[in-house]
Amino acid sequence: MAQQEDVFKKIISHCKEYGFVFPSSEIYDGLGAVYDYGQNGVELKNNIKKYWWDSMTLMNENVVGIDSAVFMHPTIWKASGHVDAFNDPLIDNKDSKKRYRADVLIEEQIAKFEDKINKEIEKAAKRFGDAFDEKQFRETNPRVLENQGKIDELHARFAKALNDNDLVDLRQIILDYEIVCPVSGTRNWTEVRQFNLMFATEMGSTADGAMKVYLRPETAQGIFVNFLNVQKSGRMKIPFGIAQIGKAFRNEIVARQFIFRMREFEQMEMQFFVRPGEELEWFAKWKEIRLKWHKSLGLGDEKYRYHDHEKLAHYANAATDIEFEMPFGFKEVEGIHSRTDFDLSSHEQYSGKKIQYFDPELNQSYVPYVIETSIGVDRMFLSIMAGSYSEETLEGGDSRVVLKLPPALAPVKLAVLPLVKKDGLPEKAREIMDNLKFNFNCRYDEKDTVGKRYRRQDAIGTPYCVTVDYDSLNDHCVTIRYRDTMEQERVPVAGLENIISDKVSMKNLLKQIAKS
RNA sequence: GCGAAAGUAGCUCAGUUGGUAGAGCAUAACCUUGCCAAGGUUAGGGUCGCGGGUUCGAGUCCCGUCUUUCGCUCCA
Repeated sequence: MAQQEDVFKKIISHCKEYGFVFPSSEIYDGLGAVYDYGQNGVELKNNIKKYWWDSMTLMNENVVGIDSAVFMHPTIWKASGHVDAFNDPLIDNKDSKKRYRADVLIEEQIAKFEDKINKEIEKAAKRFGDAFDEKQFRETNPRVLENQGKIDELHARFAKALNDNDLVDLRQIILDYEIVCPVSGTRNWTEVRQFNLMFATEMGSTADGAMKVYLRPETAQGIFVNFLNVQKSGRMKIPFGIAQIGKAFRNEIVARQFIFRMREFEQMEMQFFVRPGEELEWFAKWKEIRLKWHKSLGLGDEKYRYHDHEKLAHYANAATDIEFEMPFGFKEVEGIHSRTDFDLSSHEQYSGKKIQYFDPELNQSYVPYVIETSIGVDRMFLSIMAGSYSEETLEGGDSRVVLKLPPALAPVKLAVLPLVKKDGLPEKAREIMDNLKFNFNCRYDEKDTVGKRYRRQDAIGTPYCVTVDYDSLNDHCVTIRYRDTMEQERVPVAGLENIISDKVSMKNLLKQIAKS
């Protein structure tokens, strides 16, 4: 495990050193859990997105894409459940290091006072038997009155603090009523802090007219609220899907592990709308399709596994994760959820608009059920970096670091290298590059020995290098060198486009998936 | 948020009881070699995370602060 952690550190350094991922705002000491993609990272990331987008929209006639805005009407987040689920005033006990919801602690205290009253009543009831008048007892017994007074006072103060969102007073209530930590039994409390996992901002430039809006914590809602638009304008028939790639934002309490958990991240989500009752069938189908998509990259089938959820979220009736073996263990890369009709029904309710589909075959209207496939682009990126990174010891004791990226995803497909930078070889190399540079991403390098240049390309995962030598000037052939095997072959310049296009083509990769 | 560790060149690090900031690699230019990194010459690059204090003098000692990493906590 220690060794694996070590590998993880190396991958992070490698990402920085070779222009894949940089810490955000680095010259200002960085910004927590935010990262920027560099010149090679953005190419890899774009290729990942294209691989997904094409596999959704080209391979499936009944899947179309959209691109919805980050800002959405605030009520959407009430309908989705995010406003309630994401908003808690929390307080920590410094001794036990346990964290509690401040409002829950106070409610428990109220319950304690009520227990005391109930005990008094129980005792009195036993003593007085049939003659016991509970109403009169409540109104006259001094101990009951005292506790009831505390309850009323606490209730009023608690309600006001909640209403005003007064975190300081919430804490003061906990101190004043001597509420202790159930674990440590102490009153050594931190400040009360509001944890809102959604980022909020204001829309409208005048202070009084501004509306509080959120940066979306998931892209899925943009699809749900456009269900009718797409279904009607695209004449879509159930079953069909809507795909979207976009940024989402979550104010995580702790965001760690490099780009695995970030505050700003990118999702690739596809919501597939089906007939009620058929959702589990489709769930099983997409589960299989999605795993195949991942495995087709060739990083090793054993690195993937399903993790079925036993505890389901409030909206789901089946859920599974596709996990990848990261250097820090198997971790979720993609989630596949059967979300029932929770989202569309909820939007029906909150918006007051009918969100249904008339199914001509069944001759009836219904709220469609939803199967969701949701990938974190950044996690996918990390899984590919982790799965590709390798340190090899070569014959003779040399070592090299090579990114064995799937060729279709590699940032650079071909490096063109003149053996020496004189005698017309650079010119010949440039000429080859100019002929190929619109077909795929090429890079030219003439600095240092050719061996060193090969290593540089290995480090960024370039699958092919061609070297132009003196013979090339006459026979119009070059040496092609393969990244993974380091083997070399003499090939005609005229044939390069076909050889390389064939191997780095995303289309071919998709065709393979379609066949299998 | 709590606890621990760490911040010196792009990277990895050295820096003595406090005395003018270093190495290797990397980068750039030129020369040399010419098919699997680490030949030669030269150059660029650091207010030692930031702020304060002690001192004639602080990378070094003290205090504060920020950031990062790890563990705990949380994770619809």
